[in-house]
Amino acid sequence: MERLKEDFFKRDTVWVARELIGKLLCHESPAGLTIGRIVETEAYLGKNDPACHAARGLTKRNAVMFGPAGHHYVYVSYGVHLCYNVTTDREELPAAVLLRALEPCEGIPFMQARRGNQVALQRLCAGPGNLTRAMGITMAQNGEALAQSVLYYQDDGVKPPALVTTKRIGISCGQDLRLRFYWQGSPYISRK
DNA sequence: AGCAAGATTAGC
DNA sequence: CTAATCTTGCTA
Repeated sequence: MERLKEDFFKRDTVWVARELIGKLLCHESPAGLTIGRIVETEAYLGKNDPACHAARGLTKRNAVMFGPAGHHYVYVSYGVHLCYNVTTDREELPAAVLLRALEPCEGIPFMQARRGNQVALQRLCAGPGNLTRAMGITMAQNGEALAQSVLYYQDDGVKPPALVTTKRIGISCGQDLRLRFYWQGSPYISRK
């Protein structure tokens, strides 16, 4: 199975956010290989999207979004959690897709070790903060290009039966935009 | 320099 | 419902 190439991410951000549902996120961490199937994403559309970090201009934190597509954008949320995004769209458009939930596929013991053994399988990678923790994603990945990263995507041909489109979660502006997508009926998404 | 807010989560 | 906890950007 081949890695998804950076060209995949150079397209329209909403297209990437929808198309990523069903793809595999793989991490060859020092602990071992962990793989999850993407079941929930959100699109952040650059300067004209008030909820996007890039809307208020270039900063040290959001600089990766102003670069080319197909790079990892990791940031600290609420000073406590990490959120993982992949940059998208044309170079001049600072946009990204946030990964919000995965169905654990491989390396589940590693995920449980990182999250705590008591956590139910359905909650292991449910929510952006939980996803980064279970997968072992750190700030070290921020700014890395997909091609040279231990963190990458694969397509095994599996597709969701249907997609659900809703408003994004946890934002205070741009609430009306329906830019959250998830695998219909998946028990692994962050919320119902 | 000080302060409020934020793409969250676990626990009381 | 609230604490935890840190970066950014606004105000003085």
